[in-house]
Amino acid sequence: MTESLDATDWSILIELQRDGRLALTELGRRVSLSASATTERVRRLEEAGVITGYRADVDLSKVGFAVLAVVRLKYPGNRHEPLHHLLGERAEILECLRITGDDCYTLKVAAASMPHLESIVNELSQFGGTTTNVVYSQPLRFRGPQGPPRMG
Amino acid sequence: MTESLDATDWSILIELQRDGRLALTELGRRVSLSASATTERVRRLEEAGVITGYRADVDLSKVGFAVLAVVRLKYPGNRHEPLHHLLGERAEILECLRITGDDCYTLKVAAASMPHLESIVNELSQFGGTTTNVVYSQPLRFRGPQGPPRMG
DNA sequence: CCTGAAAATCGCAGTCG
DNA sequence: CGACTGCGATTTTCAGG
Repeated sequence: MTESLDATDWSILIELQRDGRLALTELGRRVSLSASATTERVRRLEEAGVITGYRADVDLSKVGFAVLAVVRLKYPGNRHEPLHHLLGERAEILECLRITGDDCYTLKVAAASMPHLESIVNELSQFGGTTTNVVYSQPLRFRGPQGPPRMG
Repeated sequence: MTESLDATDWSILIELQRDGRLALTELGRRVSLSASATTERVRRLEEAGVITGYRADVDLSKVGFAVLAVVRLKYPGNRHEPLHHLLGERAEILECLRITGDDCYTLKVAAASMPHLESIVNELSQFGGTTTNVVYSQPLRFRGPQGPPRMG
């Protein structure tokens, strides 16, 4: 499952996580490799599934979603299809994790307003009990791994 | 705060969120615009802060982090600097949201193993009570907004 | 927003250590 | 086998309409 990555691979991953649009030429410059060697490394990382994709990061508040919330969902039974279907329908649901503990799922939800959030939580309530926390701020926006684990 | 985006802007955002490395000329093809017009649109979206950056997506399990967990932290008082300092130190903390409710923060933590996770949770416990849920699976990995809010 | 040119980059050969 | 060089095709960038 785990790939063996050397220091150069990690440098590449860190640079591409910071700027996913870096030209391979410039990336090679930063990790002290030629363009072709860099291309080959990146291709292998993609092939191995270490890099799963590249994506632009969009500021939610700038595109009309003023409210971000974390909703925990207590989901009785094990018929999960209806929820999975809703994930595809409601684009306001940005993320869904199945977790251990009393609450089976935590979801991240974006809404234009509190009434909007209320309507989404109402939809989710049909599946089970919900606990909603609105996000004040993000002291740390999502970042990827910055190096190999130092403990294992 | 909110920018006014037309349908073409949204097409661009959706394409770049799906593949952040799309060439501008190919992107233009998909949204029916010339390369230079596309470049200008993208530049404006970046300038306005709608697109905050581009990043490669890395598979955590492939680089040695077998365990992902959500940790909620009950943080008494309002001296937040020590926690913010830890966010910079511990690269295993991938995300941190300040939220309403009993628990002041939710954090996403990556670890190589359960003992590793335990040591990080121990570090966090110095700040206040913690509630940890391990992630089984991600029915929906993070995605960005797919269009303007339909309610608001 | 489009066209069209120069500069940089990409992708693919072949070659070396 | 992994990394470097050279060349044609594509992309990026910037001028002007």
